[in-house]
Amino acid sequence: MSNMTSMNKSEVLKIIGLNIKRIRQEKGLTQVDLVGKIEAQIDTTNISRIEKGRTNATIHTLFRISQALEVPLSEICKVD
Amino acid sequence: MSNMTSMNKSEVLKIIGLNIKRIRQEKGLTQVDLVGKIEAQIDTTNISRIEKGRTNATIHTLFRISQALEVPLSEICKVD
DNA sequence: TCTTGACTTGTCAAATATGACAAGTATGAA
DNA sequence: TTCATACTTGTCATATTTGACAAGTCAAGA
Repeated sequence: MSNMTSMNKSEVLKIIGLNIKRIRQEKGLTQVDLVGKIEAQIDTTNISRIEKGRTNATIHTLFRISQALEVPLSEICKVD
Repeated sequence: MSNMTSMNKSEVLKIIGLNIKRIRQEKGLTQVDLVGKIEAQIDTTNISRIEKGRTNATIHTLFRISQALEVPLSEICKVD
């Protein structure tokens, strides 16, 4: 038995999604702008789903987003 | 045209894997210890693959690992 | 109203992460 | 050598991410 009151999956994904959305908007970028800055192909569909916390993105996808946003990956991953 | 000399996928995964391995060993934990501390089921197979950079883990998996290691998720995600 | 831009959501196929199990490697101790 | 521990790797089935496209919602203007 533990007294852990940790965040669940859905909460983590939502926070990370909001991090991305906040940073993107602070930079004055639309989702289309963002995917335009990403080297490999990516879709606004996926950006939207990640920002909404509807998908459990892989770290490489988040890394590519962090590069397009010009922030460290760790910035996007701040959930605590 | 850009002058980006960004890390590729393989490099990112390797760095994150080494972060996890380093932190785990600093805490004196084996992979078996680590999975024992994770709430939901996870396998040492997956821990090993992530630590070796052989798999592109989802953020939720990394989050669960960060909880077991008692470090912020962002600590694991430091690649820059 | 109509249009445009920004975003969301549904569906699909393909790729791959995950958990599970088995088997293999490596190291160190007895 | 033998054994135990720790870790790696292969394979499998299942689930889900991803990229792509279409269609839908919503708000702001003309």
